[in-house]
Amino acid sequence: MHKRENVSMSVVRRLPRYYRFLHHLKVTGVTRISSTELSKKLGLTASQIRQDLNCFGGFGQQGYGYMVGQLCDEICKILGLSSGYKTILLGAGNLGRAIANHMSFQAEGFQLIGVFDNSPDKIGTTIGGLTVSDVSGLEDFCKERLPIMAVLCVSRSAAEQLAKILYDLGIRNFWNFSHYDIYLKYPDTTVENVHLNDSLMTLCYRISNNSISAKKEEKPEQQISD
Amino acid sequence: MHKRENVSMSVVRRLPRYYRFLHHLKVTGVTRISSTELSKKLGLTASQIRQDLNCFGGFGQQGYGYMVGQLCDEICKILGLSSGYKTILLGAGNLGRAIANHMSFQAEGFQLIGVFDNSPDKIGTTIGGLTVSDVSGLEDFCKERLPIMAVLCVSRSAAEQLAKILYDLGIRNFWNFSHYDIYLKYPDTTVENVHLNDSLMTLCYRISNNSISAKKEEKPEQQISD
DNA sequence: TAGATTGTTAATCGATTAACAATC
DNA sequence: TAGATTGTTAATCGATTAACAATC
Repeated sequence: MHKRENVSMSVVRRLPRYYRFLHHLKVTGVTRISSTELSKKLGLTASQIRQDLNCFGGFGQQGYGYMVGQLCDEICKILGLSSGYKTILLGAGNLGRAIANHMSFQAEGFQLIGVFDNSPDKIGTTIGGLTVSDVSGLEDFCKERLPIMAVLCVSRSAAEQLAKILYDLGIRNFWNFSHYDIYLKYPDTTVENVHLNDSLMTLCYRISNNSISAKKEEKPEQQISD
Repeated sequence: MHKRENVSMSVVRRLPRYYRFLHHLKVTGVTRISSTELSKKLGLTASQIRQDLNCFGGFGQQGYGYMVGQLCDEICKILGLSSGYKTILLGAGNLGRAIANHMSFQAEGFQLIGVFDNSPDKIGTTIGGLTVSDVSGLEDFCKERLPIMAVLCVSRSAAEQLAKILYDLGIRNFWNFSHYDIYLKYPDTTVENVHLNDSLMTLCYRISNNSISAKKEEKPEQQISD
């Protein structure tokens, strides 16, 4: 694992797909794969795959290809999937519940250690194996447990308030499902936004303007389950 | 509204943000805005905004800027947000519930007309104002009501089975939250994938490799609530 | 009119693809 | 060895940014 500098987000966003696909192959018992085979299954070019992987190191062998297990492990390391970053989730609505379950059964580098809400309906219920706490206990909790990441499954206005509190408590990483733009206010944070509305509106555009051009622009976003 | 050919996905994916932001301005009572002002608020260049908008028409006035209300309406039309495409949702788990509520209060071009699940726990419950039906009634329902879009909030294997059924029933548009790759099998479909796992793994990478380069690559993805 | 800001063309930048020497 | 496939450099393509004439 050499280089690792100036890796563009275009490359980084393809890594999870590589990982997932390789993991699937590994489980299936495939031990070896060439960039060409991989490219066909992923709908990318072999060239791109080799370029991408070589941002991180030379994991293949000329004339042979890549060892599936080894490459999968390398990407796992690159992504930092065994980091177990301590994480809290704010907002125990349907989305929060879905995310909490999702995160608990997908060991993807994070460890959910607390869930908070301000609604009496939700406080005390269990989600993702954790009891929902009153948001009034957030500060003490953070000072004691020192989470480094927060998932925001709350409204825009709640997100705005919470971002300030969490930032002041030292949290710099956010998985943000709200419309509030954390990054604008706090440029030294790492924010991954999930904008469901945008995705849906984009789909609406694509359906409404169902021209060949619109369709062919979109790369097939292939996925393999893990 | 002229041109509308060869509009790249890069442009299309920015439209929802423009729309949301302009809508917010409109509500706030702002009537006029220049590309420069807009660019500052969105973290884009003025040039890019003008380029993007001019894919669809010349909506501005030299020396003046853009009329917020008019531009907002135009983008609304471009996106097709009043289409009310008849939509069904498959999978009434937490994610399905969250999505159903989301879609019902966001009039974003779709009209949810049915929700299906195969679990006796869920059948008969209400989500997003609709009663969850047994998936055994899916075929009859589709033949009668003719939905054109399906939201898949189910597991990979269920998605694989359902995609076939839905495709055979004539559905060609999917909002896909599963890992199953519909587009690979059915290339004449329009699929918008939401890959929560990928998003989370990308965040894990960014935290693990928290270099300046990794951070600056990512454009601030600013959002404004609507 | 003068100032401002668009629409659009040209220049730059970055990402993808092609090609091929290195080498297993 | 011969065949295959990588790692990497060069060429191409597309998207973003800069510049400026048009014009409100």
